[in-house]
Amino acid sequence: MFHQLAAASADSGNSELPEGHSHPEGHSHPDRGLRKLWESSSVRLFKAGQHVFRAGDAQLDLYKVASGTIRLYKNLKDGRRQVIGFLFAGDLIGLELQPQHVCSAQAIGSAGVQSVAVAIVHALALEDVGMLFELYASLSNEIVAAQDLALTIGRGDPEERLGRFLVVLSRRNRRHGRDPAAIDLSMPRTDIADHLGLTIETVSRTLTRLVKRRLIKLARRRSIQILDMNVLEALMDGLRRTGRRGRNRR
Amino acid sequence: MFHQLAAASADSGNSELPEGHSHPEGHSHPDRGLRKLWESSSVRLFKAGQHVFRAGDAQLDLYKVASGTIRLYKNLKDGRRQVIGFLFAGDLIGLELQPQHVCSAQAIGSAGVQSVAVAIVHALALEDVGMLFELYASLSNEIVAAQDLALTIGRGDPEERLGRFLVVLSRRNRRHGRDPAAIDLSMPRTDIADHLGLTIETVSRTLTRLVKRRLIKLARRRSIQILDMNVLEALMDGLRRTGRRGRNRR
DNA sequence: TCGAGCGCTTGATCTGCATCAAAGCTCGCT
DNA sequence: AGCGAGCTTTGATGCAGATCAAGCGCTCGA
Repeated sequence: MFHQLAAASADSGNSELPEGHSHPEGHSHPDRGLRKLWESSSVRLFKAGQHVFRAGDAQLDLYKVASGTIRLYKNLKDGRRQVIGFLFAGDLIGLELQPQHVCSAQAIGSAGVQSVAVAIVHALALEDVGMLFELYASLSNEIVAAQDLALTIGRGDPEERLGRFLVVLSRRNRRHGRDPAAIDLSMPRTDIADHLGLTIETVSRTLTRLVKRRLIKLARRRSIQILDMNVLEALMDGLRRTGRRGRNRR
Repeated sequence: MFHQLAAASADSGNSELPEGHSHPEGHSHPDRGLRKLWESSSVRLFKAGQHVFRAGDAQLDLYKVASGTIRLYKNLKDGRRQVIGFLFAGDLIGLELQPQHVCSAQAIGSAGVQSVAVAIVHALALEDVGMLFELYASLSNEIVAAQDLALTIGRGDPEERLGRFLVVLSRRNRRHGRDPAAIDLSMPRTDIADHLGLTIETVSRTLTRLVKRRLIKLARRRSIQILDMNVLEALMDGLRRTGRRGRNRR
């Protein structure tokens, strides 16, 4: 809901807004609110493996990744780990409205992170509906991502899971004006495995298989070239090689 | 973020709100805003299997379940299905801010659903920050649930997955003042399987195993009595029988 | 009340992925 | 540049859970 009415899609017949706002921003302006805060917030540096926060910590700040990569994860008591997602420069962390953090956030390699006290964001939001809308929109994107992850993990063989993972990273590249075919895996295989519900060995073997099928090319340790985006996207969407017996086919 | 400062936990040192609001509601009041809309919105009845909306449909309304159960799901092109969640009386559907629905919503059995045009909700939200906060909080709970689902599916053997599922339903019962031990499974096994990333056979066998372990008791077709909540919760959190070799143990 | 169908359970078998094991490669560090 | 630790790949093996296949029983309609 709250779809930006002024956005690209011209299919809506619901323009009956009371006061002719063309944006949900209300009385806000793109250069006010949060943007200002980030500009005046200094960047704290985290070393590889250092935690920004842990699950259970009180949620006191809203964070923004300035550089590097952050992994968001949850743990089972016996140590098994589910990586919920990876956050890169520009991404917000801690948008959810909970007393304590439900995930842990940890730097992969060294990373820079900015923060603003929740109390401040909160106060600003009360003054500025538009900012709250923006945060709402970001949170909305997160939930879509989380649901997609559930689909990926719940119903997909390893090839589909890796395919989806790579396509997601590729699309992010495109959104940011970078080469969609040049994937920079900024995380170790362990993280990919824990993200996709696989083992490190299966991740490795599956990547090798994709290489042999000429869909991707591995460069150095953490760099992948996508050679055939179309097939990769088809793979991701569950169009698998004919006759193949699969996990829960219909 | 935006944790209700007036809530139970007394651990915070961040009470520096600018104007002494004790609630994020701002100038709103619990009986205004959405509540009023729901009261004046009629209930549309859906028959078993009927769709409230499908993935890809324009997102024009915000929905609220009045009665019955709705399943939210995603499909792969080859028909495999991931049930994202189940919605019961009182739950909101369509909180996310996307031009089109990303999931399908379908009635399980017959169900009643109310709806309000997104444009209206939108307009109200611009006037009433408090309402937007409430919606934000609901969306926030959804994302926590979605991330938990990913953990459940990604790192849990069938027993843990069922355990978590039952505990989630049980806790919902408690929140609503109903008996936490009496689980009413309002959905068929197929849905549970597609929710937990299992097959219907595995769901069935696992339930049988839980019965034999005296953790639960099956009544009729869709009704479960929890006999040992403690063990069930331990199971859910990954404390498994000793020496057991598991999926990705550490 | 009886029958039919659908949903559920149970059994047998198969296989894909986890596990166990070990070697190879990278990259940081000296 | 050399070296070593940690990350990654590759290989062998086993088993949990998917698949295949009946059979059961609850529900609902006639």
